[in-house]
Amino acid sequence: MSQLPTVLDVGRVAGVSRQTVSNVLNSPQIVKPETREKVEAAIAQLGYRPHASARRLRTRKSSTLGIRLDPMTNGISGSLLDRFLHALTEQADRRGLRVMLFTATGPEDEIRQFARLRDGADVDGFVLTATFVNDPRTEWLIENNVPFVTFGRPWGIDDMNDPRHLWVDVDGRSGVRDATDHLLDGGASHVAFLGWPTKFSTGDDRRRGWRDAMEARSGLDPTQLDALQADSEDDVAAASQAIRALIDSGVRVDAVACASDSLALGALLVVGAEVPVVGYDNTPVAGAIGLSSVEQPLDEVAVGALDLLLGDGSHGIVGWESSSPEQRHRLVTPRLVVRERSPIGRLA
Amino acid sequence: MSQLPTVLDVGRVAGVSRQTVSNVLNSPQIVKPETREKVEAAIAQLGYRPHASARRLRTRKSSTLGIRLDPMTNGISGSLLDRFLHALTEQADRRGLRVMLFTATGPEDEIRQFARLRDGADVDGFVLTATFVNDPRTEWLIENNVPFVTFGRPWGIDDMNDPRHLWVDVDGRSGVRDATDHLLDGGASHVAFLGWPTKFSTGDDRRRGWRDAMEARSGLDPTQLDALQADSEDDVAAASQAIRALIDSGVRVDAVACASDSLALGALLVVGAEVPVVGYDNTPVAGAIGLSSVEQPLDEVAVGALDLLLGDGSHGIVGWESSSPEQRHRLVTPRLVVRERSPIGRLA
DNA sequence: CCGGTCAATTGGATCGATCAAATTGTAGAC
DNA sequence: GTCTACAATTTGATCGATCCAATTGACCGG
Repeated sequence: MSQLPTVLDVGRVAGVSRQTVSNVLNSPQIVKPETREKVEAAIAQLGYRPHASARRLRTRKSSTLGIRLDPMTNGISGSLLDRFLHALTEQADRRGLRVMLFTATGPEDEIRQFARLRDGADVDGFVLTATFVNDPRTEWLIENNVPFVTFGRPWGIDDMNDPRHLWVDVDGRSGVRDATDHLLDGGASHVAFLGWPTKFSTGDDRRRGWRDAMEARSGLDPTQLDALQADSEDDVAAASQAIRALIDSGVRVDAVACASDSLALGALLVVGAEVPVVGYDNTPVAGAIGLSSVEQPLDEVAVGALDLLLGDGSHGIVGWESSSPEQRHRLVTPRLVVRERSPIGRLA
Repeated sequence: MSQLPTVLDVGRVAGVSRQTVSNVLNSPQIVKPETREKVEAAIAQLGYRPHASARRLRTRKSSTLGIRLDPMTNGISGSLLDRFLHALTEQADRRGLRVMLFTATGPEDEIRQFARLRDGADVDGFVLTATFVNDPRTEWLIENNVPFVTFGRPWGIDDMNDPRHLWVDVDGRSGVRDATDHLLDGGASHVAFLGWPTKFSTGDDRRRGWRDAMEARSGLDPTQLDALQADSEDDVAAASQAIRALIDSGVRVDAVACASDSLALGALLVVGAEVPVVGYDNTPVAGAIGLSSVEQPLDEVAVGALDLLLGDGSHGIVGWESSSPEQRHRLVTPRLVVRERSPIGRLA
């Protein structure tokens, strides 16, 4: 096993200087086509590949994104992160970027990791996945001028339009509206909503989608709609309990739209086959048991995240300053996946 | 925002040369304690962090592991990879290593990625997750002397003991044996096994575990045992079909041990509440529906993988050559998670 | 008091690439 | 024919760390 070839070796073979080789790789347009071909031939012949670390040292760019692997995603929707990671890695690869993982025990620890990875020039920027109100992480990143993009809107009122905070999100409101419409189309009029108790956040956004559809088409008044809602933690057993309580209270329930597949599964176990249920996230479980569900287009999210982070694409990961003012966030539309009535339902 | 401090700056503040600073970081034992303290104080004062790329350029080590994010893991067990990734990243971090992701469209493409990442000095070694018989990837890695470890035994007869192939695996046989024993303990005698049709591989290993337990305790003869087996692809509907066919054939089935949670869910939907079922992988679904399942200790797998890859730990990622002959593979024992009878069962 | 040994520290060279400035070549204007 | 402008390419310096050989200083035996 001999030494790996360097720009110098390639230059020697092609009969040009090392810098010209470098130019062929980084600014092909300034090299004469004829020369470029010679160099490219030499690169192919030698199997040359640029040494990433050397390049990073000089350019002070790592072409690498950091993303935290969240331990808390181990719910039924855990595989979402999996799919997002895959989409992100694939899209990043297409743009010549790499994805590096890290873990952290909490927000403060995560900030320490940001500093460590940034100072070590390991990564140029970050992708955050689970943001919350007044997130100290985004504040730190903004203050320290570290490029980042979040998957998920900043739910604080001020933050939402902060130009320094790039974000991509899925329009859950629209997704649940579609789901509810689908249930109304199926002949139901009393479509219940099973959501999470949190405020100002994802859960409320999805609830609004249900409300939109119901107000427009169900013919029920606000009081009746209020009575058709149930809240529960994102847990199957808790969901079952919540939906049972709703039904026991005497409210008529023709169908159920849910804020997650976990909740949907919990509902399904209670309401049985006659009552259609729609979930959210389209997790493998939904596919397995034949549950209709709203699918988040994670590929589009990944594409959006990288588009925002790369700005015009010519200078690598630069963050918000390079993006045009209109292109600092992106809302992608989810898609309802309709399935046959679930086998679980049939069993009941 | 000023320049980040370098070894030179630290040395200046501590009143020593840059090399001494480097020594404090890399070979503390050769530095006089008194000096070391001064340097450490300077490091803390300046908030110095070594520049990873510069170090890598000089040492020709990246301290980074590559792992492929497999698109095919999007089954019901998809979250397994998630959990493994998390465990691996955490353990790697503890040893000063980073984890970088990549994707590939197939084995040949993956080999191209190996070459690219290795030549670019992006990673020092790889962790492979889904190995198969006569895997061209492990052959390439061995030939090219790239350190790697696989999660999963090489199932080819010769490969299994190849000293150049480091591997960690979970003892599925033992796991399913425990699961079967548990079912036998519960009073069942005719415990069926629902597995995959593949040969020489994970599925067969698990099947053997069932057979071990049944031969020892069920009192059934080999012919009866053969009749208690069903095979199916790893899919809920297919599993339901397979188990139904088994029951329809007139065989008595007291309980079912399965090679995966997907299969278990499929079985559960058919056999209902009276018949206990045990799955494998302890996926979130199992937790959600109250299914007993065999849990793979992914933390231990991650620890094992890194132990093997790092050898004695003093020279970074070195691969098989540095490992002691006895420490070239590791088999970790899974643990049965027993749960209350599932709500799905109750519904039936 | 000298030479030898060893621990502790230092300065020069280097890893492989890119940046910035200098150089060469080529064409067009006057 | 000279001079300017610009395109194409080359050379010198540099990024921040570590390797390696050289140096300093303390201690000991003779």
